[in-house]
Amino acid sequence: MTRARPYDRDKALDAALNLFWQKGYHATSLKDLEAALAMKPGSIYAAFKSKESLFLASLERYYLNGRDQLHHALASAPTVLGGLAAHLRSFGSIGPAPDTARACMIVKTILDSTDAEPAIRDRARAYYDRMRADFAAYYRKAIDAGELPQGADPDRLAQRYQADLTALRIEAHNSTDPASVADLADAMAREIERPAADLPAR
Amino acid sequence: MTRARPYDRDKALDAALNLFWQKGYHATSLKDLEAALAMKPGSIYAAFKSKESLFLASLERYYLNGRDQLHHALASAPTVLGGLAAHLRSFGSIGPAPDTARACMIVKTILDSTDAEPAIRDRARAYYDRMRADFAAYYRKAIDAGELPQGADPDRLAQRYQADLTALRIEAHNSTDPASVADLADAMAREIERPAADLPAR
DNA sequence: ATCGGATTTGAGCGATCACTCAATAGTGAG
DNA sequence: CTCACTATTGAGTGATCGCTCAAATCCGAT
Repeated sequence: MTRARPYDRDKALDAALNLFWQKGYHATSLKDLEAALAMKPGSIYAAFKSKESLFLASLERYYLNGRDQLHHALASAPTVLGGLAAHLRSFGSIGPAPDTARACMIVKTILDSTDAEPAIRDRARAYYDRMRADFAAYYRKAIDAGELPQGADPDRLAQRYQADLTALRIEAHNSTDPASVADLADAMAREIERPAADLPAR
Repeated sequence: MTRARPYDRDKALDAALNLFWQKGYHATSLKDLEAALAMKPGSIYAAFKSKESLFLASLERYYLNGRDQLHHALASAPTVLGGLAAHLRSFGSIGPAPDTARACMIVKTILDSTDAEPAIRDRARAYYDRMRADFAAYYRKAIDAGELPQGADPDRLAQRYQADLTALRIEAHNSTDPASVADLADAMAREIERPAADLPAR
């Protein structure tokens, strides 16, 4: 190698991630990316193969960030259910700024992607499923720890948890009243924490 | 007037609605619309002013259809809460076909729209708010009818109902297992029907 | 049967899309 | 200091975008 890279790949990826997250794949043009990454088209294509490729890299980064957040929330919580509740609540106490209150990029991508971009749709679906699997694993842990009855169905609980999380983040995206979002998060979190009288096995 | 319209405006709007619902505003091209409506570009622009205008007309149609469904579900239910629960359940018992199992077009539009199309974003938000107002009105009715305690907060209940509905429809959109979607719908519906021990006023 | 006028047509508009590549600039090895 | 080599540049590619409009078409009134 004879010439160092004058750009920071991580920073460029972050910029792309933010842009794609905000505007979505279809509405983001190369012009937008050129401006956000401060790179000319040729450089973008040298560093990341294509717009689609760059999007997939951004999506992976987004997924990994979210995964880290989840694991951190659960590592620093006394109980599993408490950790899941705290994670949920963290999305309710978010400012109304467009940079912080945003719907899940993976869900946005799933809803926005078409048959014309199967790679994107499939990857987003895969991340969505992996998120759910992570939730299910934690619920299994909660059952083993005695926080939930032996008969509880971790997959069903994970499905519901993911549904709540998705809905909460969309509400945060739409709402102009942060307090009402926080209340919704709290209501959902309380349902998760209490030993669930009527959420047994299927 | 000297020449009758050879096309059916309602059918054309339905075709546009289906296309926009499936692919979203950005991913739907005029070419796609020409094929779906069986109209040449000139005719489309004579009948509907622009792509954006056609989208807004489709979105309104979608909203009105959904509104009708809600009112019908509640008119033919013995109790208000039973009607709301039934309406929710109806989105859980939907085939896996891409034509029937689809996320709410209004939510999709909100998540997909950017600052570049403020009219679309604002209209979608307005419909979203009107839906919520409808839910709140029914909850108020349920409180008046004694189905819920006097102190219950109809706005908070409506927010939660809308969140559940949104999440359920996204789950229906994603899931490959209809039974699990039906179960999720049922779990949500049961929470709505039971007199809610811990959902009082704020 | 004829014709006036509304409707439909579709080639083609400028703009923008994602993307390419020959030319340029800059770096580290010798 | 020089050169070999690679990263960067940005004008320009063909394709497609949303959209227009002069011409063709067709209906209903007379």
